[in-house]
Amino acid sequence: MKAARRDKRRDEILDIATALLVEHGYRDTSMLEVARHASASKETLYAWFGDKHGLFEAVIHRNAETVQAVLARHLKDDAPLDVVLRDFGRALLRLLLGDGAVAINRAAIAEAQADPRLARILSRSGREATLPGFLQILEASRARKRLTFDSAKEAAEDYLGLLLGDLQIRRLLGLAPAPTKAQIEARVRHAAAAFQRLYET
Amino acid sequence: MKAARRDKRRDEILDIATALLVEHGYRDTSMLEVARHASASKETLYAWFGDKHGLFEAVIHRNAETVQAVLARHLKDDAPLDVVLRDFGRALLRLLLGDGAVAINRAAIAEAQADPRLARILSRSGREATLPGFLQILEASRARKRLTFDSAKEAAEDYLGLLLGDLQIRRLLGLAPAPTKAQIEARVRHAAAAFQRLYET
DNA sequence: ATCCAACCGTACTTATCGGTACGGTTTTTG
DNA sequence: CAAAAACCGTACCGATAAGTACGGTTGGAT
Repeated sequence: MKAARRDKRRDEILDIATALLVEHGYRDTSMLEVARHASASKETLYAWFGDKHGLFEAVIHRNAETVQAVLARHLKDDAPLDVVLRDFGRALLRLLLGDGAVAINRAAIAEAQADPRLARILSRSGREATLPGFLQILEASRARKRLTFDSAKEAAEDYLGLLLGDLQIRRLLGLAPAPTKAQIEARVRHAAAAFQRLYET
Repeated sequence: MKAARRDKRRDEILDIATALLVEHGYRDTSMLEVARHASASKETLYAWFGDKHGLFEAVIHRNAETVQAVLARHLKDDAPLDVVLRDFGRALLRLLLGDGAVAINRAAIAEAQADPRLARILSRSGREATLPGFLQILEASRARKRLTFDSAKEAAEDYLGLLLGDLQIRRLLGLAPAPTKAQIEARVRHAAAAFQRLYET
């Protein structure tokens, strides 16, 4: 198989695995089901991804890459702070509370005890890849005397907390639907305003 | 079986189910394993609890009752607000980030798609049972002109967010250990101070 | 055109586990 | 003390799914 076509095929399989994950959850998505929907054979899935965990590691990794790319795009440190806060927050909420991310996080949490691989890759390519950029923005603002804080990590965590509240948990538990654009906008405004009241000079 | 001894036996079984849940997670805790550790028969488990979900519903329900009792104890509206904030926050962090609660939340999240029963009971007997008391405290403080806010729910969610940050998610993912007493104390102080800066008159 | 590697579909193996049945034993009750 | 109910341990049933094997087929490389 040509390299280009092979990559496209891989993406196709990961798309299908993602869709099934969102629909049925990790445990109730069987390898046979993925293979059937993709018109692939189980043997190919195992040859390409090793095992079931490997397949969904790939799903998570690809998803996290796009998340990271989107978030990084909103971390321009030449924009005014309040704009960055809102843009970043909006993107974060959209990406963290959507059905795809919720399904992925559920899978990682469900398997966390038996096998930490999913959780580790989610963290590495998600939080750990994004947070440094945000911290940098905060510290740049502090250098410009726009913000005051002792610990940038603490400040960043406060912003995340204000942004998410307990909504992410409620999403994971299936107790809240995905927020609308308007709800996201309201949360972002509220969180950014609160953050600025806490930390602006 | 006498009623008293039966209740004791029931608690015994729930203790064992809880311990196994913490150790192995929901999916990897079999009914046979619970029965063996409890020196009970599977038939008895099914007679008492209906099915596997029923057993762990009972686990969650009992746990949530004690959580609720502990939290309610810290919601005295005659104490100074900062004391209530810290006492309540401390109890909440201890109860929400401990190994037992983490295991329970993992189970509810893992099963949320296939069967929302665990999540519903966790919410009903947890958040929905506790939040009203906290809201009442906040509104009493507003009536006494100590706090200013439009929506008590929003203010309460801000406090939860500041308290937890993304630590609960990281706990669920197995990326962070249970916090020490000192760490809990630090978080509580920080969150309460921030909340007061945001909302005190 | 031919060869060879990759791939598809299906069947098979193996193991686990939820839920049920049953014979023997303990505990409660009348 | 005797009848009855509850309970224990084990065995059994049915379903499911991860992972493997294999024959037939496609499609790119020489």
